Amino acid sequence: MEGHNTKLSKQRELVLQIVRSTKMHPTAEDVYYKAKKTMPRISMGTVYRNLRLLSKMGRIKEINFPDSPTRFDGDMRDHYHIRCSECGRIEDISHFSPRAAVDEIEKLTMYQIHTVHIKYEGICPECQKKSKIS
Amino acid sequence: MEGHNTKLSKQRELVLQIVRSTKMHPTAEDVYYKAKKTMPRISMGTVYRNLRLLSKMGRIKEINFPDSPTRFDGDMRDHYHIRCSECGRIEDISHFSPRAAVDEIEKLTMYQIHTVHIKYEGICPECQKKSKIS
DNA sequence: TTAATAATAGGAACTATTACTAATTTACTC
DNA sequence: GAGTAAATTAGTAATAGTTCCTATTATTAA
Ligand SMILES: [Mn+2]
Ligand SMILES: [Mn+2]
Ligand SMILES: [Zn+2]
Ligand SMILES: [Zn+2]
Repeated sequence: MEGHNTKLSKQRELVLQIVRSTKMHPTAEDVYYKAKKTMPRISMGTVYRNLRLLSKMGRIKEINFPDSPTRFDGDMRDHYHIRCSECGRIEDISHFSPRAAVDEIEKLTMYQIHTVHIKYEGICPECQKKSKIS
Repeated sequence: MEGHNTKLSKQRELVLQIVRSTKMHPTAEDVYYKAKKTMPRISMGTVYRNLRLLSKMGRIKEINFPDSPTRFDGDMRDHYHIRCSECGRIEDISHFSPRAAVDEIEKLTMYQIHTVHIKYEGICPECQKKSKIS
């Protein structure tokens, strides 16, 4: 009913609901401890598996900053994130385009921005050829 | 002579030279195996320690893409990176500003871009207050 | 040279995450 | 509701990447 070979377990529902119901961008560990309040016997493995699955299903998003565990976001609207390098909090930047200048973001968020990470991912010309052949 | 409390060891020099002398954006493991050819007794710990140190000293840069080990870049000129999601290679995008549009990059690199990561890091208003006090 | 201190090799420890497996749960079908 | 196959689970072991620890060695300044 959800996707292809996915049965809807209580655990999966709970994990989704937890990630959706917060703006804190929780880690897997955060989700685990919240889930335990409702389902004391839920396991870490289950939390990780469902987070990964929900992410592949496009129901939640993963947020990766260097040197810190992956965080999850139940807000699927198009937005970017800003992290405080002191306290580690992650906040939303609503609907910002790649063109946005750093000083505009500083004004909006009141952050003192010192680092901008921009990364592109795609298929290289060589791999494009390969997939045409196969 | 280098930084604050840094003595210039043979190992440190070698690690720096290896990272500087390639455009492959090597992992710590890559650097380790290259280093072993010159210094067969060098240890992983030494490689990691020096990569971290050189990075803090501003002599090399770290590149973090999700789900893959950290890579290092001896090219300190301002530039971004693009990764192929098929083969994992990382290439330079010479001197590109954040304003650059994706289709411009596609034309330049011949990649089929499907993901853009933009991340900002800075100090949040709360932490700015804290550091004023202390 | 010597003394002080930083760096090293080697290995243990750590952290986040994934993999394994027997038991359980879910979704179908009757 | 019972029967069945497949997916999911809890619990635990394993993994990868990286950092930490400690006794020994190298570097630097005097
Ligand atoms: Mn968000
Ligand atoms: Mn580069
Ligand atoms: Zn902060
Ligand atoms: Zn490729």
